[in-house]
Amino acid sequence: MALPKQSEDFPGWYQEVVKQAELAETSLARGTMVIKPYGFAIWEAIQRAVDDRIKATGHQNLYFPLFIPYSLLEKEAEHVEGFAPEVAVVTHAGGEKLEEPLVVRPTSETIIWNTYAKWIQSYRDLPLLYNQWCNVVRWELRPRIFLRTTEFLWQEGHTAHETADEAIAEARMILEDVYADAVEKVLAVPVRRGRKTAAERFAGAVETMAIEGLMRDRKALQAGTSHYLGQNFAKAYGVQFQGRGGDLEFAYATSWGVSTRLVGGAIMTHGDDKGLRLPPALAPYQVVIVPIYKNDDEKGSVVAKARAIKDSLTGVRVRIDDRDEHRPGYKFNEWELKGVPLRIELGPRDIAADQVMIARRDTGEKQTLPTGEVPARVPRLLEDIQVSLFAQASAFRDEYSFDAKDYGELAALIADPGGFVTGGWCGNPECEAKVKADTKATIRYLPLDPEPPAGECIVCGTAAVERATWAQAY
RNA sequence: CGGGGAGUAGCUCAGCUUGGUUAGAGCGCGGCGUUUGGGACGCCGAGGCCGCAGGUUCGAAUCCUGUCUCCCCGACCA
Repeated sequence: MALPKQSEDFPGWYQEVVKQAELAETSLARGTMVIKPYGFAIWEAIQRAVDDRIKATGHQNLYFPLFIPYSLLEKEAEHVEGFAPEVAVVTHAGGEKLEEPLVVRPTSETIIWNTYAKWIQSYRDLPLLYNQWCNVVRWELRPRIFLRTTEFLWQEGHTAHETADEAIAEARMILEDVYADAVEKVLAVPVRRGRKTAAERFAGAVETMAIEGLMRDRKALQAGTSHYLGQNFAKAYGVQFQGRGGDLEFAYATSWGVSTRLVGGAIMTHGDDKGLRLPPALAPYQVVIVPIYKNDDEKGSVVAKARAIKDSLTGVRVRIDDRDEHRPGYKFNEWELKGVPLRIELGPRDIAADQVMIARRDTGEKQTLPTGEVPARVPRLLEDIQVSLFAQASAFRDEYSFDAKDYGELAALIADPGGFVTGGWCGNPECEAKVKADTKATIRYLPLDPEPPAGECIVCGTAAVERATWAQAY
């Protein structure tokens, strides 16, 4: 029942809060999870936020199949190499061995670009701006519920363009206007936007960009990725079009995705020792009303009043907890565990005084409020909480973002207290690998826009080509 | 695939060393009653192939052999 303290056992806290708040549980096959209604409602809010923005930026949804012939995967060399180890393959079906094994999609570039070859003939067919919501499977060796599961839910956008510039602009627009915007505004999770190094790049991409959040255990979480794929997939799958000048050209590609991992990101960004703290925009219930009564007569009048208050809150997601089997104190703790932003306590004393007791989950503050002011004040309080959670998370992230002067300081900061540590980097993968070997930290991001050369590489002391930011990551 | 640990009630575990009544506790679950402004209490009750398969023995949750599964730590990852 009791939650481990974050400061003493963060992984234990995470695992327990997911279980006790009834977000999800692990299922029979290793690495798989059952997402329960309360957790799925959070995912649906994320989906809505992301889907609205995908549509608003001119994309359409469609659906590609779960199964992909194995031979198709093999056509893009880097891509196979990257994904082959974690791919699940169907070899038998219908009681027989299949002539050609089928891959369960780990991502859909291969089947999609194979199909785009049929859809793209002319520059007039471009751009193709498509997205799908689906499940994918990657055979993970170390699963962590929501953060790294064998099967997970996500969206994957796949666009085809006439020029490289257009594709690069698309990938960046998705990162900033769709992902960063949705994650910061709805999940209230502040993120750093950046480019990935070659070592961290998506298999088959020319450039990978990502948003990175900092969790309360000071480890980074990659919260979304957007890739510029160049002509790699067009060449592998023969996607050519006749250009404006009449020449045959290969199309330029992007792909981008966010997944159920974001649920874990929201939990680990805002949660405290009492449980979840959900930003109102994400919360399945924004307000819970706990009626307090001593007998059936009181219950009747208190619940009736609770319903009237609920009805007065149009556009607000309100839940009345009139369960008889638990007393109010139990319900307070349970809804705090589940992260409901606002709690209204309503008893005979309040009704007599024509007021309610209202408690904020983010700060723990409790105050009385005249009943008449509830419809006006509650939406404002919800906005406050949304802003406050983002501000708290931003302040935390900034408090644990450092500039390191030298390698010793970099290693020391990563070890304690942890967080984002920035320093010059020469661009050499060997220096990157050394940091990882010494500290377990990886380069989480490089600046989106090239910055002027910044002194020396913090690892080897030669001239730096850019500023890199390291952290231990999920 | 290496190193470590664990399989007994829905959950967390005790019992095993030294075999021997009807296999236990807490929580949870069901019924009844009293309660209800920060995790209530009493009484009654349901619930077990002791991971699985062999073996030793008059007798196995307990000893032996095999096997399967899960968890934690290292190499890959949204």
